[in-house]
Amino acid sequence: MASTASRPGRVAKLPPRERILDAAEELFQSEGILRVGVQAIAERAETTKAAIYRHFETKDALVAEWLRIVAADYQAAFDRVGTEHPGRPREQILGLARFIADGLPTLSHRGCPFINSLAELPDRSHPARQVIEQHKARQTRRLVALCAEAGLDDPEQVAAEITFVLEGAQVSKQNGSIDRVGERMMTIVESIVDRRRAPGR
Amino acid sequence: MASTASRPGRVAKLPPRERILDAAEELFQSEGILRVGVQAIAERAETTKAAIYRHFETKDALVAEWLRIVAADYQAAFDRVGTEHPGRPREQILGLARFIADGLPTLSHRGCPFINSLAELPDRSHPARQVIEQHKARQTRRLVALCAEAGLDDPEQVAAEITFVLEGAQVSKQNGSIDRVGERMMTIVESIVDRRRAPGR
DNA sequence: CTCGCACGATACCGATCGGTATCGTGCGGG
DNA sequence: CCCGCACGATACCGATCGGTATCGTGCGAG
Repeated sequence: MASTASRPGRVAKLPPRERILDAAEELFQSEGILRVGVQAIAERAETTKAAIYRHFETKDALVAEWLRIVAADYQAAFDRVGTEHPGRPREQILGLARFIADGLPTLSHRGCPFINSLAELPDRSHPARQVIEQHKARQTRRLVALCAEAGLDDPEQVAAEITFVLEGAQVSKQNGSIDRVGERMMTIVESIVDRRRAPGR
Repeated sequence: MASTASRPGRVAKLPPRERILDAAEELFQSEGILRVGVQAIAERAETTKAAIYRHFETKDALVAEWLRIVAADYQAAFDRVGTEHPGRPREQILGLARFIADGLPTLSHRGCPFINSLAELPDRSHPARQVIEQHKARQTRRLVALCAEAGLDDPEQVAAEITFVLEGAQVSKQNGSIDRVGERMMTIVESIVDRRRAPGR
């Protein structure tokens, strides 16, 4: 037993790169990108700055990699609702909304990583910006396709409306100005998706 | 001529405190709070760090004061649409939406100051956080009152929906995933405000 | 006229930032 | 068996951070 596992001191310790990404995830999400130093990440990952710079060229590259993972998780959730409700675009849209609504309590007082990162990284040349913009663009494309498939007329407009509601709900959750955000958000998305349908076929 | 004006070198120079707040406004909005140092603010305000700390206890206090001004501007706009359309809550809501839609191109690639500041200031004890939360809470209260006055049923829910759309539109404008954001936003708000009305009265 | 004080300039403080260099050590693959 | 290399630890780098202290100067109010 414990043959291949490199003698974990107490619990199985992941390889340094994973630990670094996990630590970065937690710290970036809870305290923000700019307020978290590389040293702090190293300590939480139970490693050192040197090790971090062995795996990532710069801090910016680490930030970009973190967001790439978050984006991949979102896309995976999108895929999952697709396979769970094949051929049922309405349920897929609601599933996506549900996924975000369920995440609201977890994000708690800190909001959506993409929205926050955009605020923290004003310069468009930052590597993480490209990750965010590509993710958002892809998300929009998929949502438009779903709206079209659902027979909603003006799919771009409906997709925009849904996007506004999802993003706005996350922001409102963060600043605490509205109660029962997830519940309200789901109600709105349901009403949008059930509202209008194109007459033809 | 030029009797009371303290001999302006070229153009009328505002008093230091105003120049500092103007400089902070521009820099915070375009580059973010954390990325802008006090020294940079002093240079753009054509003064020095010492002068800044003569007028503001800390940088955090300056940030809070800046947001207080921005919030006051928003409230003033809210008041203005109220006086422009007295007794016409529907037009007041649309006027508020129009105010935000018109501001979208100005905010350009940087988004709403409140949303961005929330992302940059995670700790709830920060003085600026209270300014933001009070502003948002007041904004929500006024919007709920307007929705009720407009005869819309479930005013809290409708106000929440409008809030989500307004906030989400600003975020989407920032990340560029959706085109014609202002136009789409106005269309949505109009449809919300014209949708349901309470049967009574 | 003169005094006080806000002002602008400058230098400085300790802390922390992102990033690099240099060690010794211990595990895994040839 | 043994060698290479990733690892962890530590010290260090220049730059910049928020904030303070100390000047001289010049304008406005008494």
